[in-house]
Amino acid sequence: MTKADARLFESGAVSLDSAGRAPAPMALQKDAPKSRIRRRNEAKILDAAQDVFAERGFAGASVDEIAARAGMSKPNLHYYYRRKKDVYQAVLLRILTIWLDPLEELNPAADPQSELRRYIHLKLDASRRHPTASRVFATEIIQGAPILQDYLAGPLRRLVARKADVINAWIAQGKLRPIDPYHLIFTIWAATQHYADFAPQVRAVLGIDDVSEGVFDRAEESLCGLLFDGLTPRTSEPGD
Amino acid sequence: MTKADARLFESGAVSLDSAGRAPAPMALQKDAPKSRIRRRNEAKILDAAQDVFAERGFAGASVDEIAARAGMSKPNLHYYYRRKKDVYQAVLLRILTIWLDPLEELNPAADPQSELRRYIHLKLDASRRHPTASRVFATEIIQGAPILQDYLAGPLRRLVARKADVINAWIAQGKLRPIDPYHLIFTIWAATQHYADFAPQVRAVLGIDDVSEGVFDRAEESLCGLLFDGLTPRTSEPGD
DNA sequence: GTCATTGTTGATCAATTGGTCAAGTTTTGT
DNA sequence: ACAAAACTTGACCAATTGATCAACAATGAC
Repeated sequence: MTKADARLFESGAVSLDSAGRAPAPMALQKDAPKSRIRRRNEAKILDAAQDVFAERGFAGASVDEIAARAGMSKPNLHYYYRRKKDVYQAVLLRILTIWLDPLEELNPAADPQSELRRYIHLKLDASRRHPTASRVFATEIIQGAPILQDYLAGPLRRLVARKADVINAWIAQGKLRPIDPYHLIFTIWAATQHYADFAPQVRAVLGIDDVSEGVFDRAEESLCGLLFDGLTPRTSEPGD
Repeated sequence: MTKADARLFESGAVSLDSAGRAPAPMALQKDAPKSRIRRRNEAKILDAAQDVFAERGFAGASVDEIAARAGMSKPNLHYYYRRKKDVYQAVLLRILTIWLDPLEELNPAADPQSELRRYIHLKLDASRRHPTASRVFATEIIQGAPILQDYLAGPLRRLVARKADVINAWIAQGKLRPIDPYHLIFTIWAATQHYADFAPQVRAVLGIDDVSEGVFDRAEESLCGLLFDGLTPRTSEPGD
């Protein structure tokens, strides 16, 4: 990472909307009717960039490698995204929708057990289907969320607050044991993302070559059993 | 990250023992009676390096910055550690003991409830006291565990297998509900490390300025309540 | 004290990096 | 067909990087 990169990051408060897309039609960027070629190439760049950022982090990812994996030259990549940081922001922006959507769907009117089970399923499915997206997101947060801090403190915080209310309502109705809804959500996030982010550790500990479907199925079964029924046996009274 | 760095990493199988410490007495490296100065400077380097690696990852960490934070010149740092990779390995090696120890202590003869509770407390305490260590470890795993893969597949896998046996024995004795011990351990790992690794997200969602003691206390209480007693209320029969 | 060992650093190097530019080629609207 | 817009790239640049080296300073055993 160059000193300049570091400075850009420290300055915080980077708008995710003002995508640093390069030239563009220059005159008409409001509606921006993106050409077919542009759409295809931006997608190829973001796909390649997501892989490289996941493997090496922002600083370790080189524009050259991203361009190569996207099948184009470096200057051509810079034609679509002026700076490496712009590519990174675009990748993160794309990831956010994948990450946000499942929680959004938690329905207060439905049965909490099936709603939470569905949420856990969706999050595990996201980890299974988008492991590199999960890793890019995780690395961004671990390194202080220089780009996403506004998103975390704004939209995400409000969303979680709303869903915490839903969980608290379920508790008030006697449908759930009283627990802190925030820490419940943290636990679900952590446990589900673990299978994408820490895949090498999961593989090594389980002694398998890849985290296949079966592992995710068992993970879902175990996690749901754990969260809903707990570890304490039902038929035993607490001894001494 | 330079191409050379990438190659070193890809070659895998890096012994953590053969610490790439620089010159050393040259003649007598077997017992290596490390001078006071050497011990003090190596510690300063590893402390500084752990912070920088946690903030920027391996590739983003510059030797210059590590040296500056350690209060010495870059050539002086290289006197103690020949290559950046050697510093990184030494940092990881130091972290491993912090990470390994708590699980080691799980005592099969004792009550599973109190043993698991103690384990969760120790892991949360490690996250609270060594957040940067947690982040360096997490980033290493997320990026494919290039250095730690042998440790994960060897010592860690064996340790977890032993402790899974302990948990299975508890289950066989009817002291725990039947769950997959591996996924239980994964869940505990994920949930406890979350408060160190994803601290910016936790802070933002909770709307607080730092993850203080109180948060860890509530996290421990919530997590233990969740894992032991689950979400399902005890006094309600499962309706349709 | 003395001198070999250990510790320290400014100056420097080669490699890689993010990013630019001018000069091209292709696509598109008409 | 043809011009304007969109797209593409080899060559290049300045900055930063990890690492080395020769020269110098401090330490410690005797």
